Amino acid sequence: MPELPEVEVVRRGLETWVVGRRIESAQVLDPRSVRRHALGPEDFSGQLEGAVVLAAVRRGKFLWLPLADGADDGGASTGFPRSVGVPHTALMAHLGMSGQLLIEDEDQPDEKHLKVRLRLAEAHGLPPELRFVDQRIFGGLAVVPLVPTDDGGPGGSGSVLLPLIPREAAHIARDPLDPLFSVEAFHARLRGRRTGLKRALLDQQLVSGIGNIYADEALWAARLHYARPTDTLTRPEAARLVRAIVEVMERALDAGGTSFDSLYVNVNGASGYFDRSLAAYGQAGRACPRCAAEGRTSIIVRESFMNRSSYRCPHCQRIPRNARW
DNA sequence: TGCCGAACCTGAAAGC
DNA sequence: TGCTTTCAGGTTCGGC
Repeated sequence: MPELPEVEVVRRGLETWVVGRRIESAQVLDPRSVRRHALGPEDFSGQLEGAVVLAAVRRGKFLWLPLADGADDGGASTGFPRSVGVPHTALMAHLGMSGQLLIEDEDQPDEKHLKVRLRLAEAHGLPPELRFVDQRIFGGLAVVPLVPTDDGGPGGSGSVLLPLIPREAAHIARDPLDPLFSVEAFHARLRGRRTGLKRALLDQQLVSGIGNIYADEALWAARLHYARPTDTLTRPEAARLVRAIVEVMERALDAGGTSFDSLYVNVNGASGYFDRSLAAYGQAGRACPRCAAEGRTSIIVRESFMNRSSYRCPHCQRIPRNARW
């Protein structure tokens, strides 16, 4: 499924293939995929037609394309080319569980779960269609207003140095790959909560971009139990956890990058490329690789937690006192 | 106000 | 073989 590294791969693909191009038309094949667009599918299409894509920006798993309508209102102070004006809106995308954004030629057959088709202006022989495909419909697209932020701007990958962010993503905290992410602020927010560590990691308002897989992998790498009370976490433990999150995400990003195809902005949801690197997630019944390396035998267990599956090593990640389930 | 669980959704896999 | 049930999980929203 698309996690932060996959979303970053998509963003880089959009930056290469879509930025600078004009949207000629937008066709909504399933209105459920634009349900976050409050004014409905027709308004969604109308707002996109004629707009120019200025950039591809990401924070956590939210991705957005700032748009210009072509009017020149003297945007030199914004850092954008004068010819395309100031962005007031953006095409925001969340891939949910199964979303894909694909750059394709028009003669490619429609995917079974094709939900939205954008027709792009011809440009140097680049494929003319940007397609949103989503099997489970947890993801979606919307044209949303950009609003100022008081935390230094988007900061995340693809930031265009404007203190603007989609209104619908303004509540999302920075992700650990964000250059402006602060371990001190993260630790302070953790200490201010009275919940378990994994619950906190999955809370996008505390830290964004972490899903079930990376939560389990990072907790394993940091030797922390998912039910550890957040208000007992020390500053060194928080730093160790952040290092673990960054390390596992960067490894996944490297692996995702290798699967990138020049014809596609490819998020196929396949866990295969990263499966080989997983130490805990999905490894129930297998030996803990760290314990094995240290001459012990400990078997990864699967436990039900938060209506999800959680995986941990019973030796490396022991149940804490005052565990918060 | 903060925390927590249900709901949304579809296809694959497992069970019968 | 075919039907039913279970499972997967990111985000939002309502209840406590």
